[in-house]
Amino acid sequence: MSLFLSSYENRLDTKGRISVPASYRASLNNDKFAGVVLYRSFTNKCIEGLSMSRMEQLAAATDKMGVFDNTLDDLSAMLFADARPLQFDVTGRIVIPNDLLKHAGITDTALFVGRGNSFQIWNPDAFRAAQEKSLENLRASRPNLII
Amino acid sequence: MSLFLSSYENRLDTKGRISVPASYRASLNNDKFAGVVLYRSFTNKCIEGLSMSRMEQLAAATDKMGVFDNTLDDLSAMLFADARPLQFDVTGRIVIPNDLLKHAGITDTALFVGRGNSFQIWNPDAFRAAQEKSLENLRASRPNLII
DNA sequence: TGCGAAACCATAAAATCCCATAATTTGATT
DNA sequence: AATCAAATTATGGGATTTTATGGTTTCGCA
Repeated sequence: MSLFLSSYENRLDTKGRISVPASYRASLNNDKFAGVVLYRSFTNKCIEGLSMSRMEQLAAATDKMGVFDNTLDDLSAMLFADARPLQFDVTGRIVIPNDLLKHAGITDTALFVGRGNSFQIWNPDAFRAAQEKSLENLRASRPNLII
Repeated sequence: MSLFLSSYENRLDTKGRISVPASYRASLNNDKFAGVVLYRSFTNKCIEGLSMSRMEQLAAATDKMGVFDNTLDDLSAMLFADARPLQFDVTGRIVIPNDLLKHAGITDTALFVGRGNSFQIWNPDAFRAAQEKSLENLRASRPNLII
């Protein structure tokens, strides 16, 4: 599986469609399902994105663990219930469900942010603000690390 | 797609028919049996749903284990006795048996909840309450994991 | 012949397909 | 390094198909 790297700012059209960055699509196109899996981030005002094959890995893992580990079961249950599988159209676009857009505060422009094995979708301004804040936190807690 | 993901709220009509979400039907339509297998959840006030092929997989697994594990044997026996195979009509609807509806407290609206390799059917309000509760449990047991 | 179940038909809203075009990247050649 | 051609990518909008839902008719059978 290749990685999700770099950031891309794309626009939503009047129908709510948005192009998934071409370089991401390479990581997302497996033979079974050409598309993404999105869900509300539990921790940030953004959308999390995964490949379907990663989702299947999770299902296989919880299948084995679930019987013994209730916490994991609850957690994965929540994830599956929340996960939105979205197939690409011919040109590589998806329609992000309204509640996800609302949660992330996205209206007409969205920022795809690579995170290695996953990615996030942000309101561009919100992302920059969050970035700034986490930089501050870093400076506060580890003054020698940065600058 | 082979996984049951996301959640869908559908209505029962006057005859008790309800559409199984289209994305679930893809996972349920194998050549042998176009439909679902439902049974009362042992742990929650909801209905559990599986594909017929998953049911067969389960049968194969308990076949091997049953001889050595009485609890598992009892459990699977109960499951098979309780299980209801329900075929789709042309438009992808089923009629959920009354005792199952009663057990889940479903009257006019039902929530299909993806669970990866299976799914559940809930009274929408009951589900939200249960979800809130399991979120509390998660927070209590793993405060760093979520929020 | 009467009743419940199943098959059949209809429709509005939503999702998807299809084609077109603008913008961007790649790469090829000088 | 510069320029232009070719391929890829992002975006736009109309046409078509699915989907969820409702109603009507037919069938099996007691």
